[in-house]
Amino acid sequence: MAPRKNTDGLARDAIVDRALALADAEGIDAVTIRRLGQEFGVTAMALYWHVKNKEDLLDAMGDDLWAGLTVPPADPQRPWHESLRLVVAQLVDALRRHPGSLSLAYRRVLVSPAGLDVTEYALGLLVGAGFDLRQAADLATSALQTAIMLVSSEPGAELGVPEEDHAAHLERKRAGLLQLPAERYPNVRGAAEFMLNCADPDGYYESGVALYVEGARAMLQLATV
Amino acid sequence: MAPRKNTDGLARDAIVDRALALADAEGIDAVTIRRLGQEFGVTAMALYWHVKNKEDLLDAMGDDLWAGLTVPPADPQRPWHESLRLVVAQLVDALRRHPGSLSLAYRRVLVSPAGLDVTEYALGLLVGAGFDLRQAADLATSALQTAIMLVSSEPGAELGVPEEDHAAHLERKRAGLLQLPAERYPNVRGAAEFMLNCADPDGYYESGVALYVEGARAMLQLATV
DNA sequence: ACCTGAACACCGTTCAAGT
DNA sequence: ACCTGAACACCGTTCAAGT
Repeated sequence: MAPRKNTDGLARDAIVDRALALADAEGIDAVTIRRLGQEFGVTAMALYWHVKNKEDLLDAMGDDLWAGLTVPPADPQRPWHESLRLVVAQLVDALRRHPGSLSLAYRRVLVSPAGLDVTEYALGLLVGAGFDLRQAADLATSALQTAIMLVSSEPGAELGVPEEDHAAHLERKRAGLLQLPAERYPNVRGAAEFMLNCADPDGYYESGVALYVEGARAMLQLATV
Repeated sequence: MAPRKNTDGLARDAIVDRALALADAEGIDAVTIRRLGQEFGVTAMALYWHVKNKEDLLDAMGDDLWAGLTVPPADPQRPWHESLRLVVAQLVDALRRHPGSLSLAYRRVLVSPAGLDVTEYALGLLVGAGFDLRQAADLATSALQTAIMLVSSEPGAELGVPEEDHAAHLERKRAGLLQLPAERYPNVRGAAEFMLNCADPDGYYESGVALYVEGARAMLQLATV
């Protein structure tokens, strides 16, 4: 509810947008009140007119992240696990758009309007499938965390490391793995390339989401038997 | 490999221990070179003799976290999914001991000796079960991330929020949820208590781990059919 | 309504200097 | 070998003052 009438000067939305872009480009630590002021050609203190403090800015960034999510329309024809798969996939897509701000997503789920909408949708889905409310709550939380974890641990992502050091950082890790004794770490050595580099991101996300959904289906079997 | 001969003065291990304790008590942001010096009754610069820089300190904290993990001895009698369940449960236990340093765990898995050992063990398990190396790599990563996510999103945990503000913070969130319109958010309102407070942590972790393991079993079915 | 200057209490880090 | 003092370039934030 901060004022944002000034159209040619600073604007809250513009600040939040820039902060998100900055986080994606250089990591969340690069998002600094002073740095943002610099980017807008203005003193750091100017930002405090549009933003209560840094925490308020980070919250707003988290809310914007959630706002990018479109909940698929409910369709009673679709099996529940298929709908569940769709929401989690949507979630993944929304998060992939702002990898630098992933850490802000979790604490705003139950606060931001868009976050509440997805949560309500997911809970409804799970309760409709036969879970009780506590199980549904746990599973909905897991759905969100699954999406966050998939994006933040996409092989080769190395979030937080500035773009430029990226290649060198990976190379160092690769070198470390390849000099491990082959007798003791045969599997780590064999799987090294898969853990360091994601050749097929879409496939990676697809099977990550499937792992969750199939787990949920199995849990329903166990719960209702 | 930093020197640590001085037994009565500072010591690298003592610094890392203190840093971990500090992170658990007041959050990772409270871990500061200057603050640590203060705790040891020494100037901030003194720490630089025992620690290369802050990144080095954080890495060491991450390694200590992994060192707390004991890999269960391989037992060919046990079904693979049971062994998998045990490792992930061990992982969860290790992480729960240092909730403040969770964020450091991921980047040290493939570097710290203990992290490499678990990874090798998990990969061996999965390959033995019938997954190919790429699937095993993805699943092992997911196992780790599942453990991290379960701990970091234990309802009511509110990591990063200082101990004292904890209750107030939760109360504020609860109030926010309960004033939502009941027609539009029936499930969120109904599940609010479950999402804000973990009445049964052991049950929570058990079913969280089960969700992952059952997912993995289902994936094996899909892969080998 | 919107922005600046000066100031304060914090960071991490370097480097010469002490013992 | 181990620690300190002084200094530098950064933070977030407040508050009086400008337009």
